[in-house]
Amino acid sequence: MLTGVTSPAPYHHGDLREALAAEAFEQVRTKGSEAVSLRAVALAVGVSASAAYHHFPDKTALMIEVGCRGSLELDRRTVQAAASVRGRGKRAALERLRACADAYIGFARDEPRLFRHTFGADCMEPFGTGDELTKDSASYQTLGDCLDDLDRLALLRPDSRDGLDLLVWTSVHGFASLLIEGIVPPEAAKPLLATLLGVLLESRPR
Amino acid sequence: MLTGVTSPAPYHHGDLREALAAEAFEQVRTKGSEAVSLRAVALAVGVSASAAYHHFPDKTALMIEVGCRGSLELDRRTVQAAASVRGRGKRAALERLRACADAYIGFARDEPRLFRHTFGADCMEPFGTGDELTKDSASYQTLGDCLDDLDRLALLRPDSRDGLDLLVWTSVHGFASLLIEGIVPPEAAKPLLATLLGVLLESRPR
DNA sequence: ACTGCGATGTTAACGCTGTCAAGACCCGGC
DNA sequence: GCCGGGTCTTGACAGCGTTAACATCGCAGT
Repeated sequence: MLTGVTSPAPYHHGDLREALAAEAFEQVRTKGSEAVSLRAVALAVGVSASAAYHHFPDKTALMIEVGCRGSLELDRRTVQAAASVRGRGKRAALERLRACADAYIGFARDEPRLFRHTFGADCMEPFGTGDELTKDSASYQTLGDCLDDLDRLALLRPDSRDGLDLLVWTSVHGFASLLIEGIVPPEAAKPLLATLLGVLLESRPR
Repeated sequence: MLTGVTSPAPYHHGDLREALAAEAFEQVRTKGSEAVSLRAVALAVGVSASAAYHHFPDKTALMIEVGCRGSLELDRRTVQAAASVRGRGKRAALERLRACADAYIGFARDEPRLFRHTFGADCMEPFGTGDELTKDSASYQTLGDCLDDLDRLALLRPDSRDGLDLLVWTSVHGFASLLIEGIVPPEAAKPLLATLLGVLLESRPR
């Protein structure tokens, strides 16, 4: 038993703030944000409910922290998906955009409760009108890069580049939103992306 | 005082179920679904909390009823917006689609809390995988009609009709969703619709 | 090295919530 | 005329977020 060496347990708890956030994240991911109570999170971490108030002003702040982590996870997935498609050719550019959108939708499919919470009321309202969040998010940046590549390769319809970022994003995000509520089936993702690409490109893909 | 004549007050309350649903609808619309309590709704109607359980199995059922009414209101707005644009010409067909989308987004802008609740977790999960709701909704039907008109008038790119319903819907719904969370600004609606139409049509509009 | 202080944790309590069981009320049908 | 069933009330329960008062721990300053 060398726990004394490996884990010095430096403080009362170590890093309670992190532990609470991680546990809350996990509970939101598995049970949905509505079903998560501050007391249950604190209990799971092995601490009394009111201890949380030394690290978060209220429950909403804890949930916002969870939302931020969800947002980061979404960014991570989309950026990695885009980066995983190598090459500078037309084929690669097309595939990169598709992979990007797939990752976004895949996140919603795999973690619907987390996705719902991440884009839910509590998480977003605090940030003013929010243009910052929009343009600053790595997902949005990556999407823009993909479209720039397509444009550079003259795959897009001429002079149609403006506004495509928003169009693609809303479409993908809208599909993801409808997907997690069961309003559209998961199988509809592929045709949707096909239609989207078909409509963006100068000539039919493939 | 001829209240005895004008309002027979046929029952204990009259129609408590309707009164509860209407009050809940109003409270969700103004305060957001998270801030609505069954007790407060019952109290506002002038009845004890447990009286509600004779008309709804639980709070969720009441909230689902509110969601259905929100859905109907959205349908009403889009259908009416489409119907208000008369004419069979190309211009009218274009304007009809735009009015349709505008109404959808306008609903989200005017009643964000109601919109959020209507497409929220509690309201939609009960309906299985939900293809029924999709195709049966008047909004979706109207959107399809608009696109059919555009296709009939040969305004769309050739052989591109397939899947456009879903594309337009996801795009408009996605924009509305991002709008109510403050992630995109309301002014972005017009450019978004311009981009969308530009990408759908064979030649540039106007 | 001791002390005091602030950060971190505890328990206890408040008012609120959704929900249920038991009883009171009141109308329509025998 | 009465009685049965649908309607509503009161009362209670456990659980929630949040606060106040108190305990504990370890670092900073002398």
